[in-house]
Amino acid sequence: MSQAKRNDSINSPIDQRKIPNAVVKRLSLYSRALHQLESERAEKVSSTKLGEMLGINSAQVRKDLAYFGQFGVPGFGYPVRQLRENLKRILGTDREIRVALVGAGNLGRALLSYGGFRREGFKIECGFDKALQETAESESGIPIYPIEELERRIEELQIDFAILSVPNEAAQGLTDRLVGLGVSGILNFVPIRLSVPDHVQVHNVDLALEMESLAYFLT
Amino acid sequence: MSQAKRNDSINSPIDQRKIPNAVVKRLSLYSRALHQLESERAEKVSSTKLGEMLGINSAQVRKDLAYFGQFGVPGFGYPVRQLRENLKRILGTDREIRVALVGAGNLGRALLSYGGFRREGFKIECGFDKALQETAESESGIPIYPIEELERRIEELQIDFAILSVPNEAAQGLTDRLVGLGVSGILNFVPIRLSVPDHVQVHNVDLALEMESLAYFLT
DNA sequence: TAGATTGTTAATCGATTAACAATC
DNA sequence: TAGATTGTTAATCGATTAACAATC
Repeated sequence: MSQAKRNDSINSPIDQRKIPNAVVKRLSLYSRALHQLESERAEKVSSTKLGEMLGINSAQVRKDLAYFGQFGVPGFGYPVRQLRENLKRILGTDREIRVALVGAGNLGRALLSYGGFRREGFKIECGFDKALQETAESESGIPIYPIEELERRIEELQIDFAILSVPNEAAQGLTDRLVGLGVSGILNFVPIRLSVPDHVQVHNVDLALEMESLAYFLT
Repeated sequence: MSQAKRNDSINSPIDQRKIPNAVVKRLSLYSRALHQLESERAEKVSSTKLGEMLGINSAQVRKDLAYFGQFGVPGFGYPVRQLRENLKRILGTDREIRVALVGAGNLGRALLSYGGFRREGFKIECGFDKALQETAESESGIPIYPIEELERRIEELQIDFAILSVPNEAAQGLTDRLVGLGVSGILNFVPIRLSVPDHVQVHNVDLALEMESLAYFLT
């Protein structure tokens, strides 16, 4: 499942602590805040400032970062640019990550054109859809292939991750195919639990669930 | 919240236990699993079975449900239909909830047509977009109004919730307007922290963050 | 009654926060 | 040196799980 064995260059050799998933998510938040600070020409930032920007306790900021090394300078804070570089490397987003989208329905096609992924270094190479007889194209010019070409294209394009937005019934079967092709991460928009081998990560985005649990607090 | 009180205790505000957000999210999961069981004509389900369907410990299932009352029968399990009805009522989704979407860009327009919300009893009444001079329409026939009509339409349609998918810079300002109009829940797709009064709930859906934290586990 | 399963308490596990010596 | 802020330990808080008497 979630393992912490990462680049030895970052952790000290002995340090094989398991990093909680919550920490990893915050890493990504820090990276984004740092990006903003960079654009504001800030050279340093304290854990207090960074925490305030994100609504996170400063002790937690320090602790999270300390999992991965000593990035800060006592009495000074953290060097903005350097810290962000480190975080990107730790997260593995210091290089382009190739993504395929499976299921180009309404939501799928929107995700193909969604700018937020690209901004963080993800490149959506192509989409797949069952309904297609021949190759189509998204609004933003990304090719959408018939699902029959899944195997061929995924290998050809060396896809790392998949975004899954297909009907419930099709989700597990397609997941199995994707996993078989070496896809190691799945951003899953289908509201069912996917079975995957331990080395594959699935993050679920359950829009209806978010909405419904919001309703609980309606006055 | 008002649903949190137990029947054996004196009705005082102090008595109301605070329900953890994690519990509320699971309630929604239970509701969906129950829906599936109903369609399979199951009349009862045990905490063990329900837990297995969702990857949740059975003790947790029982504890979550017990927050809200005694729904189960020892030696038997939980009556499917009845439990689901109770959960929908507790969640507040036993009636139609009216939603407006603010920001009909790529993602926004897809959410307008996304079936998952409707399935849980949410009705997206309309969308708003800044770029429009006059009323347009989504693929699925939902009207999209120029942002100038926000005040008028939200009040007219008695909107409960908003889905926010606008550029970062516009998010806080529009949030303030929505809150001023009595919107009490926001499903926020904008990757910034929104300030809202205590009585307003915000759930953040951060797609880029989900993707980036996925990358951490790439082998 | 025998078997099953709840509701609940107690034990465990994990995550957050406070505090502070070490450091620049 | 004086002031600021880190990294880290200890304390707290909260959430999950195990266990079991009560109940059908």
